[in-house]
Amino acid sequence: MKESAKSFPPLSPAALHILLALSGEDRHGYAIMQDIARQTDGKYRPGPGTLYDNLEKLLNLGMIDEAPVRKSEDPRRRYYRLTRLGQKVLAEEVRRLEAVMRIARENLGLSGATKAL
Amino acid sequence: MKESAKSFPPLSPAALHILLALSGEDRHGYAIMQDIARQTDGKYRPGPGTLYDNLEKLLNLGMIDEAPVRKSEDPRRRYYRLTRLGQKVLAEEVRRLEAVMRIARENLGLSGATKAL
DNA sequence: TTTTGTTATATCGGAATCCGACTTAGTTGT
DNA sequence: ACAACTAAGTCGGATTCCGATATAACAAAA
Repeated sequence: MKESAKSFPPLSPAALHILLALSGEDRHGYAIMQDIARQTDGKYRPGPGTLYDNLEKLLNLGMIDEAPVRKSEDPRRRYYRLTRLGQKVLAEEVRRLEAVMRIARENLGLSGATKAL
Repeated sequence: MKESAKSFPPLSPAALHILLALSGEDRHGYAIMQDIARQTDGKYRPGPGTLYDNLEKLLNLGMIDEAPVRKSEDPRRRYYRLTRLGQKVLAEEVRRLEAVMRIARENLGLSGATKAL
């Protein structure tokens, strides 16, 4: 396995949002769910099944890591953090999506930020 | 179907790229595959299985439509086009993703090469 | 203290999706 | 006739999605 962060298939919406939630700060599972809902203004609310399937997959791929437990906090919490690989993959995906957004804008004729129906 | 384009779950990468390919002009299946490869610089190459599963799904959801056959062209070709619903959903998804990109940029500290002004 | 509500992790299994190998066949060029 | 490319489509195993459900610690009120 020579996983050099190159040419991963596109991230699924769930994986993208999880990495994104962790790009701000280390978070535990429950907080990730809340953060995704917050980031998408409640439009996307993955359930626990999706969350843990994806956490396991991202752990196996080495994109995230378990972060040390914080004392004086609820001991149930299990924190996750982005690895360097995870940061790289996320950054690449963001760049890729921005190129896609540019094409979409041209084709759809959307402009700046001023379109409200 | 009373789905009014509101609060669809996020589009899968495949569905997003298919809608995007059709947002430029009507295309037949084979051309869609080529266009996705072109748009992503060869980074994403969905196979026929993914393509036709998604075309069927998008047809059922009313996001795309079959376009009339063009005479004087290869008669095997079956063209698809975006419906108004498809345009709306795609435009919404683009806006949603752009909000996500903004957050990602902040969190990752990527230099903003994307200036539309 | 008991109860209620929230936080938090985790599993299960059916449904949906992904995806390449394969099939069939028309078109083009030699 | 042949080969290469174009084009649509099928198939089935693997993967992913995702809500219902389970379990339990914590918080605050009753």
